[in-house]
Amino acid sequence: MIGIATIKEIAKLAGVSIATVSRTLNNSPAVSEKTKQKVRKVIAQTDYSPNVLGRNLRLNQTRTVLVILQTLANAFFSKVIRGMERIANERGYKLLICMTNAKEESERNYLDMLLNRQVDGIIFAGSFINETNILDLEKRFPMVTCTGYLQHQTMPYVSIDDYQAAYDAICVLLGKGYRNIAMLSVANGFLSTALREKGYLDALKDYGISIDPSMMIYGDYGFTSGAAAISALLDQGKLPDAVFAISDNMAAGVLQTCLDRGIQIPQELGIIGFDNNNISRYMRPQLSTVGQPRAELGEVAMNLLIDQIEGKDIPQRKVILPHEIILRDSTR
Amino acid sequence: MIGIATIKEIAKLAGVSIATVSRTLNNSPAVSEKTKQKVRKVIAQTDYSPNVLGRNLRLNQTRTVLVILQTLANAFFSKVIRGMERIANERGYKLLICMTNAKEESERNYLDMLLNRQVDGIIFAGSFINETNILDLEKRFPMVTCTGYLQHQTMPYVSIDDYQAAYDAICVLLGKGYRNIAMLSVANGFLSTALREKGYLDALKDYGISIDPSMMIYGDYGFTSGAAAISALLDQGKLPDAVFAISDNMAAGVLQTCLDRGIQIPQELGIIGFDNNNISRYMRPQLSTVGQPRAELGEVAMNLLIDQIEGKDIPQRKVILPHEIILRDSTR
DNA sequence: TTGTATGCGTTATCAA
DNA sequence: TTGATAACGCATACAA
Repeated sequence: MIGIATIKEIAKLAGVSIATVSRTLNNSPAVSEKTKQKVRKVIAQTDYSPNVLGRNLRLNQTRTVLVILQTLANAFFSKVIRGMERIANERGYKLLICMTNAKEESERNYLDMLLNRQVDGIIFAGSFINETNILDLEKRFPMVTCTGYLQHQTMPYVSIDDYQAAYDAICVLLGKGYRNIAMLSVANGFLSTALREKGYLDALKDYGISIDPSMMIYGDYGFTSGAAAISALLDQGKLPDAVFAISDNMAAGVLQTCLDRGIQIPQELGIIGFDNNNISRYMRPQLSTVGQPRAELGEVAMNLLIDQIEGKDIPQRKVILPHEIILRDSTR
Repeated sequence: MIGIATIKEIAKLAGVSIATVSRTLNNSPAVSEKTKQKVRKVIAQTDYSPNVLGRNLRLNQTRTVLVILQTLANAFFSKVIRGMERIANERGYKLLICMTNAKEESERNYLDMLLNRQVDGIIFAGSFINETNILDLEKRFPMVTCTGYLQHQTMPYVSIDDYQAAYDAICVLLGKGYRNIAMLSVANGFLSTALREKGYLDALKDYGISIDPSMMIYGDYGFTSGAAAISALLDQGKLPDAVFAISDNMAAGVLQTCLDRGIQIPQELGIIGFDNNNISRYMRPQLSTVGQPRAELGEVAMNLLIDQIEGKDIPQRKVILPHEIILRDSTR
């Protein structure tokens, strides 16, 4: 009853060979129903559960996939992961999550799980840290990036068109009459960030507005950093008439800071965020934002990964999903 | 260079036995420095990485622990998990996270990783679903609950004193002159919830205030549910002069709904939340709340777990950490 | 339909 | 100091 038996003990108790027990466990048709019953009875009595380590070692697969996150604190990814989980369940895989806290050593550590065949594949949710590690691994193991990717990576990815999303957001602001638009970005070197910055610059340029470099400010995706960045700008006596932030949290920081300083939103300052996180609906006025199809991003990523694991053809290795400009009350 | 070698191939290349390679890998003193160098050179050249499956099978351990979460969407746990991770790293364990979405089947699924010896131990962050499963397992495997627990569980846990925390929060409100205090709870059957409700009731009773059952309202920890619950109450024509919510998200929902309806916070209605999540500082007015030592909760839980795994004595199996009443602007 | 025996990649015991 | 070899728990080719 207590203590975990092995296949050997079950075999002895049931009076059959371990091969027969193994076949029963895998429901092989090559075992008579009678024998199966006998074995199953013993299994039930003894509360036996097969050691997956042994099985994995033998089969060289785990039916487990790992999602690597930089931080759990980003609400954006919780819905993405829900999408991944749905597909993983459907296709018979377990989903494990780990976080690196943006530490390279930690990333390397979890990457090892792939080398060690503790998981069958990995999805990067967001960007990764050490490019060389990954570019080496991606040739040999099933890997997918979801939402962040490198310029020359060969592994499949799924993302929105970050350039176009930013371009569209700025066009909306321009269309509403805002002319002196600041961008609140993150100095992280991610391609997605670079693309959003380029979208911002190109939209202004295409509209014939000259770029003021001091209007490009930086945070770390967080509320506090957004608040600090806009404060610094205002303290310099510079007042843009709109801010495009690449995360809703930063946009919310801008919003509260401006309200605290008595700046009217959206009359004096328009704000548009990114991600359509919950916080964008909690704020007053509610934040306009750029929405991403979060669940679908996760679903596509997981399907790409499992297809790879199972050796299926992946015709479409680079998937771009549509974004959405969501207008609420922080833009006039 | 490409393809993952095995210990056998390394042995052949280095011209030694697999035993020597294994010893080198584990840095055994019983290998001459010269031989070690030779083996290490081959390992470096071939980019070999030991198969952990084989090692785990042999050692019957994984040096990996699993944290079971109901949802990733709860910001509260992200800091708790940071604490866990710190300790896990320190003590040489990998930390994996999974989520059940409150589905029993999914919980069972991940619990199996323990039976299958894919992980050495499990921490429940928050409450679990199927008690009988767990009460059976906790006798045989290293397990710890962090923040949620059952009345008669034998496995170690770490938590704040939910009863006292709620009692204290209500006393603060009473001290500020609020008399008609509603409680916004969750109908989930968790012991932590029951204790918070009892704390609320006892504090009122001890103060000589009679209980109005209609002032006990329910949500699901989320912002929207808090907004809906207070709306329903107000629509009935009932206006409490304070609300004690057992999550900051619900408290924030109450706050915004009341502001939208033109109710003055904190003059007409005081609000106190629970958890000291980021959102409590993002709102205006900022939310008063009950703070928990999140990182420490995670650290203690992880230490309890690893002590168990390593067969160390655990003198203190039930750890209660101090809470903190944080007063901001949503209470007068 | 069942059993025997081998191997998956390690570590550890025992000899040499 | 090193090597041969037996486990660890399982799945499967081959024999019976």
